Amino acid sequence: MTNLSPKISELARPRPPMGDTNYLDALNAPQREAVEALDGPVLVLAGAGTGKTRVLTTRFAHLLAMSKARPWEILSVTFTNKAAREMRNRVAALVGESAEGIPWLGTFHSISAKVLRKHAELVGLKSNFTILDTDDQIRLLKQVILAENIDVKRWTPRHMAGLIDNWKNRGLGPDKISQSDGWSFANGKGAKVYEIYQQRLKTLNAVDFGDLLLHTLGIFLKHEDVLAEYTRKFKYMLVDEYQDTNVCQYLWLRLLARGSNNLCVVGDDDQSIYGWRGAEVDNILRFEKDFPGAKVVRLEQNYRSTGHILAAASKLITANEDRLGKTLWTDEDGGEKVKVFGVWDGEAEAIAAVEEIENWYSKHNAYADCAVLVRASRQMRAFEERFIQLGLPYRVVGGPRFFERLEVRDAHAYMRVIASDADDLAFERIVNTPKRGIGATSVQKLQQAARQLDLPLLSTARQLIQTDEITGKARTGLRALLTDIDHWRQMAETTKHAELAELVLDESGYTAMWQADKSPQAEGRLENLKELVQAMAEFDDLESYLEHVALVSERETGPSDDQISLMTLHAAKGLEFPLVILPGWEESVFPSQMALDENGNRALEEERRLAYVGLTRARQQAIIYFAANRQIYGRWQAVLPSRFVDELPPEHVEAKAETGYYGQQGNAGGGMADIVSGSSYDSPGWRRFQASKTRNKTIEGSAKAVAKPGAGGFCIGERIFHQKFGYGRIKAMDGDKVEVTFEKAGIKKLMVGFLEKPENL
DNA sequence: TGGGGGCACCTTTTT
DNA sequence: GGTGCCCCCA
Repeated sequence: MTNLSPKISELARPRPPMGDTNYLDALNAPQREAVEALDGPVLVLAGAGTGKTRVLTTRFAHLLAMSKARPWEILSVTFTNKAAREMRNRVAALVGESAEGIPWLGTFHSISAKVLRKHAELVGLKSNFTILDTDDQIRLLKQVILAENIDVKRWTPRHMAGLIDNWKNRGLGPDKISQSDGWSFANGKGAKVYEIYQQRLKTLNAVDFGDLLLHTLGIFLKHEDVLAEYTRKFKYMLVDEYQDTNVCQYLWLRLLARGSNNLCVVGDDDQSIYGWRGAEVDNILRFEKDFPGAKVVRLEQNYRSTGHILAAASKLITANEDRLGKTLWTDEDGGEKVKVFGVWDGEAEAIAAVEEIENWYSKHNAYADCAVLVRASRQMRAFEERFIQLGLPYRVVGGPRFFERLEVRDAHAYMRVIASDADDLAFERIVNTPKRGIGATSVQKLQQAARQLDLPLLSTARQLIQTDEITGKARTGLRALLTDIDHWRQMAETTKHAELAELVLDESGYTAMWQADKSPQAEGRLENLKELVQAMAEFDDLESYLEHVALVSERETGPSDDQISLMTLHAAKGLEFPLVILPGWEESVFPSQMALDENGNRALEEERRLAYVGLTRARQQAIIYFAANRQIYGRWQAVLPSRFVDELPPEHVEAKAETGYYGQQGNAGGGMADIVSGSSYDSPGWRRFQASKTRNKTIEGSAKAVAKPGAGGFCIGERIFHQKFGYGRIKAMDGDKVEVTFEKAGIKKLMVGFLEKPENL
């Protein structure tokens, strides 16, 4: 195991400026070039681990030091709050500026929200508009779709939400939807639903995520004077992760850059992994054409990974055609080769991988060094089970989001109702939670009346309880709720928002509802409510808290213990770990069959970029696993090693052929076999195992046994798996006949099979 | 109104 | 295989 030299790891850390421009000394030549090319458009192609953030932050500092701009004249955009936070901290440390003195550093969405709040009236909103989350968005869409008499089962709100997101990502308002686009939903009603939805949002004084950008773009396009205000303001612009921008963001940036033309974008076309969310790799591929005279700087020296890992990743990515091309290199030659292990199934994979982690721990004493990066979250379960079984500390990164939990959203809804009469979505959410006898029928009556009166639900409810339209339990319940709301609003005048929240949850009976709940989750929910109150207390007032919640979906995690990280490949972008475990490198799992079906070669290239991202997270060791059998949605499937495995350069890879599925030529592993009745499998190099009898019964169809050439065939004692009978072992062989006993769950079956002469051996 | 049964779905998800 | 959703029934 080669450790990275201290010199290298030190380079990756920011240094405070020593004098005027001493911070430049910490840069290598291309980094410095990227920092010093101050005027005009600049494209920085920053490969993985080449010091991208360092360039961005140093450039910011340099602009100040050269008196090119003041901190508030620089627009710096990132995609994630985490990236924004890191950049803010590093810039602040570098220039000694307080973090508050950098007002225009943030995510696309937070900066757009800021602009939109200022000019809300230009798009028919009030500046205190609510930002809806996905759940609200879908509930609202469902109402619209139902009202249009569209079959919600066939045309789901989720589907429509996806289409709308897509349109918004492309900068298309309801008026810009082409005939063909609109047709993709409910026989041509898509555009209409979109239009009504936008209308409803306006009435509710609300926007969804996409609107933050789309409305701002619309304002820039329609109001020259407003645009001019910002193009004058922003003398320089810095954009992080440019490969992830969508069309709307691109247009937004382009308009703003019209003033100064000082747009510097940093990105890596090889790390574009959000195409399915509207990111256009094309934006970065096209930059030089879009911004004539742009200076292009390539950062190719990698400070993160050892030579073998970097070489393996670099070779892999060359299989992609749509790329600008970079040649990453490192001073750190050697290190450990990338390991590729073939294993039996998901369980074996978790066992083997966790063994490697324990092995690492025994040498380095740090679980936090280790990360398991999976393609899909369902792969996490096997690992979690193993971690728990062995009592190893781990954390799931990017798991279920705190602010998206049911109880947290309910609590927010109460606060939103108190804050605003107009928030129908929040009102609907809490009107009968906890149960107040206000059932679906009553809510429907309310909605109907609200539409007639053209009033929000809450105001309508006030009127309706005066009449006889709602009776009995519902009327009593509604009256009590309205009285409570009035009372809470009064309290809000004098009570801090966090205390108010506690009081509201108590008095509304919401807390009591969960206390009475005997299900195992209830306790966790109560804890989350407590944490919620704490989170609220960290903000000055309710508005700033709700803004934070809307734009920052994750509760900030404090300093973490020494834990193994378990996450998806997507969540791992921007992170690095000494040891990276990459399980599930099998065709159909990774690359994901679903992605391939949907988007063909484009998707394949994106999957490959994902593989590239995964490998380049590793500093010292990367271990890839693939299984021969994978349970997908409860069905056993025999699977082949991912094509990405084959694309790795053999000289940088160490393959273990312990299962006989994979390995260098001539490596004779034991060769496990898989027998799956009823399916045929004719991939070259794989042999069929024709199973004919189980005791006296014949197994229908052909079964197969798999072993790669060179694996040496079956042997006595070898493990066999059968879909129906589970694990078994070869007990005896006689010529082509193989006797197998199945031991699982009391089944003792004897199978006799015939081994076909393999064509390819 | 709530609960149980049947059924369709199933990737990634910075904001 | 597990979950979430809808519908129907008591």
